[in-house]
Amino acid sequence: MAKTMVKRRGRDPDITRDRLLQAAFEEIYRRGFQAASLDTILAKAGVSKGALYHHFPDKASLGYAVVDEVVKGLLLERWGVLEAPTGDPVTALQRILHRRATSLTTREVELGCPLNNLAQEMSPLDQRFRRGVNATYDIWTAAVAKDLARGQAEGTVRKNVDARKIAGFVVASIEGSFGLAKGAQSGAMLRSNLEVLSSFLESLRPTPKKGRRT
Amino acid sequence: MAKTMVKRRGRDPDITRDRLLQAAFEEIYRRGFQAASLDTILAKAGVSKGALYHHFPDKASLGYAVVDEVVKGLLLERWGVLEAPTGDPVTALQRILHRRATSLTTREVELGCPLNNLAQEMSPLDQRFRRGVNATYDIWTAAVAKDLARGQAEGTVRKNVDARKIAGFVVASIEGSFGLAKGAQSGAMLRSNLEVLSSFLESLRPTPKKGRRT
DNA sequence: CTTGCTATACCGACCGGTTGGTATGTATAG
DNA sequence: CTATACATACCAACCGGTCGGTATAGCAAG
Repeated sequence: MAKTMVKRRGRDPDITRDRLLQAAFEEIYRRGFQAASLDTILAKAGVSKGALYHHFPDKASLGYAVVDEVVKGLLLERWGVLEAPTGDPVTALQRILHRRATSLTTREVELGCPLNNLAQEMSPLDQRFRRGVNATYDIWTAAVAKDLARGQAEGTVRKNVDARKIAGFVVASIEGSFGLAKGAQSGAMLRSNLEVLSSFLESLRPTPKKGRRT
Repeated sequence: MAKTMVKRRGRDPDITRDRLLQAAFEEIYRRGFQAASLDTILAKAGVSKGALYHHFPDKASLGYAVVDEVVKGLLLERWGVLEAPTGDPVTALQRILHRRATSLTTREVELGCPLNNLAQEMSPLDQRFRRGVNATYDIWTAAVAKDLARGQAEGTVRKNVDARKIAGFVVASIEGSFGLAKGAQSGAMLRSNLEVLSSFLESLRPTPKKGRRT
């Protein structure tokens, strides 16, 4: 109520902050965090330096905010972490993979996964970046693991595998696939890898024993 | 013959070049290419700026040389690409994975794969970097694919899979695993993922049919 | 409704430091 | 004597960050 007033003229701190975050995300996604220029971000956002340093104490903090408030949501949404789990997890995961594989943009293939980019660049250099990035990976992995464990309880996933280990591997394979495809600038390679991952998931289904009933 | 003379005093362009490449590799490995400082590299190498710009036309060319002459060899050696293929490929690959998993250093876990780092950072920004990095990935992938194909011909690998696609996925999974482990700063996570990959490879062995002979 | 005060939001010139790169000079090998 | 292999001083451009100042919103008093 208080913030959603009709005012659009002049100043609005929330909008300014949003513009900064969005512009920073774009620039960081393209050049990496360290190489991202504040002046470029400012120009893209149409915001002054004073405004930036009013909202954020320094460049690093702007980066943390981008991770927490932009990248995190983007990733969780794109990989269906926010959706309610339905049906058997193998099929569900395969559908997500297929959905991603068929909705790839050129930009996405060439620039890769924003979270992975930041993870690779900043993890060894800045603890807060590392923690922020990793927290998101944990949420993703945990969601997959939980889904697989549910499948094990419901009998749609083999029980002789470690759900958390599989989940970690799935996430690693996805990120690795994006990374390689980015280097090769090849959407076809990315799709191929996601297909192989999909067939790997298939192997997680329980093998129908001789005279058993489901 | 000509180069391995007894002289070590004063100048020796080959040694100077080597010191530059080595120092540049270290700095780039730690901070990334863009953030790598020439002055730091110079100090670490104990070489003057004039010497650097005598051997390389600019910073980018130094980077290309690091990829071609340092990183490439390191990677191919570490992943057994230079070794002659022996026995069945699945076992051979598993042995390499195990060897890598048990010889991980803290530094390697925290800084990740040098080639992958450069691939992620530079691919969208510099075509020559991209090509150089990718050429190495191609060699690696092709070697794995060839090995798997040989296994298919010899009957140690299932024939209903695409050797090249599998090879690409293997490489992507490995690099992804290193990337995630780097973010998590966890050697255990890396080992876990390599184990899962190993079990995936196991599934590539031919399933013994009823009354068949080998 | 007007006035006056204050906290917030924002502006843009400027700063010291670092960057990759260059120009000039010199020592050495052949 | 010449070409190679350095060394050093220097430069403009750019970096993140600061700082003094200003415009505006919100509120309280009259």
